[in-house]
Amino acid sequence: MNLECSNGSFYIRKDTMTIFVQGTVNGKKYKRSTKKKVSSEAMAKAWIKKNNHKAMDTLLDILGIDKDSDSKTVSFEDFGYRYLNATRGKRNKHTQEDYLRIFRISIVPYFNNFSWSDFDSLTLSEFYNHIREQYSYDRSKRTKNIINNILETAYDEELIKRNIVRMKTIRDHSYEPDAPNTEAYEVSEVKKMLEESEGWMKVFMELALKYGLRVGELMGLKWSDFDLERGFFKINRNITKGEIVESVNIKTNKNHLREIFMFPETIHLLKSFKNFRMSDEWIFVSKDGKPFLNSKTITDYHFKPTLEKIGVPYRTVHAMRRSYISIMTQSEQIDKKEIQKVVGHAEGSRITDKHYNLDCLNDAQKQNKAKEHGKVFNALLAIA
DNA sequence: GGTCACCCTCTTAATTTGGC
DNA sequence: GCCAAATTAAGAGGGTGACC
Repeated sequence: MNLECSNGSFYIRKDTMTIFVQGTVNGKKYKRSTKKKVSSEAMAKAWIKKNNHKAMDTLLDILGIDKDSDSKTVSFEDFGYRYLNATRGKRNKHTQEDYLRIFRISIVPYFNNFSWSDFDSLTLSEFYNHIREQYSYDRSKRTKNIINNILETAYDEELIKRNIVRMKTIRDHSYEPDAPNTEAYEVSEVKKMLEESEGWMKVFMELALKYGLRVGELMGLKWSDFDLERGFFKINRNITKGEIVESVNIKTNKNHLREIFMFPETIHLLKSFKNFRMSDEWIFVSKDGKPFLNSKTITDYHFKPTLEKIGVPYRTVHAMRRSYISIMTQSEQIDKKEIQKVVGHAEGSRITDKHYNLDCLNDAQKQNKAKEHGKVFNALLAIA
């Protein structure tokens, strides 16, 4: 790690008749008092002429930077930002912003006065605990990953002598997960939503509930994605946080690009909706004829009011996707691979069970299911 | 109604770990 | 050495509040 210094020089401040030194260190300009008083300008000029070659050394002394020691040349804060910026290529814009925010808000203040030699495994462990007291499991883990990556890179760059992240205390550390907090709409609620909603909300709910689309996928639907004669549509893009991204350009762990065949009643609904369409291009548009850019708009001004009207408690828009998958996985007749194909999970993914096998049946439905199980069981007994 | 910024949480594929 | 579970790393959804 090189120390970059330039333009070191002395100058006099006439108001206090004190000699100051200025210069640039690692791209940052500094002006510091040498605390040397002079009685006249002429005297100051003579002193400066004699000592000017030492200006940068003087400045480094005042700043407390040892130019012979690599370890003090880059601060933890500067190095952290450099690391996050240098590795930004593998993240999307929003993730990168989030990482920078976590570093700025949670990590930098805690290690504010640290030099590299102050880091050890116990301090780091203590930091993990400190974070967990304020944040969820998820955010704590994210914060931990960020600081670990920075410290490991600092070790690779020989800024710190020991690889703290690989030490026992750190390797053994893990957070206790929060209880999952995910809900789905119950079958009776789903039925109500499909039957009692009106206008474009009916189409929105139909597509969300019967095909498990994500909010961003719904907002990005265009009429050209649908082939109503052949009965299918394609998910060609996603809209998140104000940005429209075509599926082919998405380098993501969410599989957007896929083709979905529709039930006959959905085709019928879409055909009649097309006659009253608000835009020739987009399926769902705000009042100015443009697609919704933020799911929050739909949630607050359209989705929540619709639910209130039909008497269904709000459980987020995404809960419609959960409901779809949960209902479908209740049926043994439907191959899980088929469900995964429709919702865009990877084939064989355990996610389908882990996050979506939620309890969405009422007692009568459960009793019915048990009855079906009983039939199969007894049929097998009869063969034996 | 609508966007946007900020912050936090949930979802998901890929990779690593560890138990047998 | 295999396979399932745990971890990692990232994308996306959601709540709040300011502003237009």
